[in-house]
Amino acid sequence: MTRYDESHKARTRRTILDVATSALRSQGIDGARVSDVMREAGLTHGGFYGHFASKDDLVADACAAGVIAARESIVAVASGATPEARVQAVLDAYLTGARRDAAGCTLATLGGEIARQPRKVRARFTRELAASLEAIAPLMDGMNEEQRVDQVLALVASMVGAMMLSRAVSDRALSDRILAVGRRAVGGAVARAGRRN
Amino acid sequence: MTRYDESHKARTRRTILDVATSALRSQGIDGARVSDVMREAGLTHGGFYGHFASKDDLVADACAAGVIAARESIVAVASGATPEARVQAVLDAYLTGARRDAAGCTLATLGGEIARQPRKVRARFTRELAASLEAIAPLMDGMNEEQRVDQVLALVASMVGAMMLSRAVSDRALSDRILAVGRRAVGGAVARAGRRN
DNA sequence: TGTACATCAGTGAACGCGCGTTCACTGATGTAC
DNA sequence: TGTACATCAGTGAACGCGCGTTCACTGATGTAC
Repeated sequence: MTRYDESHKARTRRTILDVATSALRSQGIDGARVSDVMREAGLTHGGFYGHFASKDDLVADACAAGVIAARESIVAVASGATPEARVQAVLDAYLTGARRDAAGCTLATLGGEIARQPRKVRARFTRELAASLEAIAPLMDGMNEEQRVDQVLALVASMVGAMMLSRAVSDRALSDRILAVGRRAVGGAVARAGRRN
Repeated sequence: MTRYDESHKARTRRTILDVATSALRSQGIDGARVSDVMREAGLTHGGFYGHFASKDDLVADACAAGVIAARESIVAVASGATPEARVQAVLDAYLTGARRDAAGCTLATLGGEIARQPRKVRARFTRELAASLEAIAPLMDGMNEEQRVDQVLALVASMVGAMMLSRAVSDRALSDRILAVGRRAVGGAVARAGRRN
């Protein structure tokens, strides 16, 4: 009954999604074109609608995929460090010139645009962000779950803000300085988020 | 020789710029249309090019105007508080639900998009941001100018990140929580930025 | 004071372009016998 | 094993739409006499 290999279509869809996640980060939601994404995935633009109902649908999936990737990366880095060194390890791994130049991180690149997306996109994004808080919180050193989630929020907000600013600025020295300050300073915010409540 | 009042054209231009600054924040750079801005300014779209060379030109001016407005507002709030209470006063004035809902702050709304703008827009933005650092730094409590600028960078990056995240999220409770954590936690980052260097 | 005039801020129809989306089709795949 | 066939992932020309931009013009303004 099934003609092509069962996983064939799923794999193609995954390829499109991966290309799109990266294209959206570097070109923005309006700047990333369906036809470009399909070409880079080795297909023609007409085939897109066999995999996604609309560009919005793709954007929702790509934002979710971006948040999931970020979460996994943070959990991996934090897990590999001693409890006291975790926050600093995440900061050092994230706030780098290489990541800035590679247009990494969905939150820092698309955060502002997600706020203007249709309800469906924002809801999808929010669900994945909430799941990320739950996944990362156990690695924090706060006394209770509430404090640990607050610590993750402080950490993420500061990292994302520093990364976004360092990208927007066209002066290289200032950009590097923003990242350096972020790596050095954010720990203080995280510590405070985990202290009083 | 001069027909209309000397300041007539300058005032019209200023009106367009003010409308645009606000429209760009709430709709985004691609989402804000020249024709909508002109209509809201009480004019027709054709007249736009008598005031600006292109939409990019408007975007550059609007981003600069947004940063200047933010700087003035921060300086005013900080100046009105005692030295020890300044950072907290800025946080409390900025990270509010009202500001989030009003689509305030050029940095939090357009930061990600500015990173993808033409060199000219980014350079203009960077110049105004650098001027803002200089204007705000004297109000910080670091030992020297370098530390005080670092404190401003830590403060701005964290505020902007928290505001952007709180806007992107569609869950009201989570959004409020992000702002609350920001108001409470960021001071720690600023303190650390002003301590070691 | 009144009239003819030059200026130029603003008008609005028209343009080209590129986007997301549709749809009739093609041709590679695995199945049936 | 070989041949006819049904499926359906992917193709690519075509579409409608809305954007930024242009340009010939209009008409309110202040000036000259």
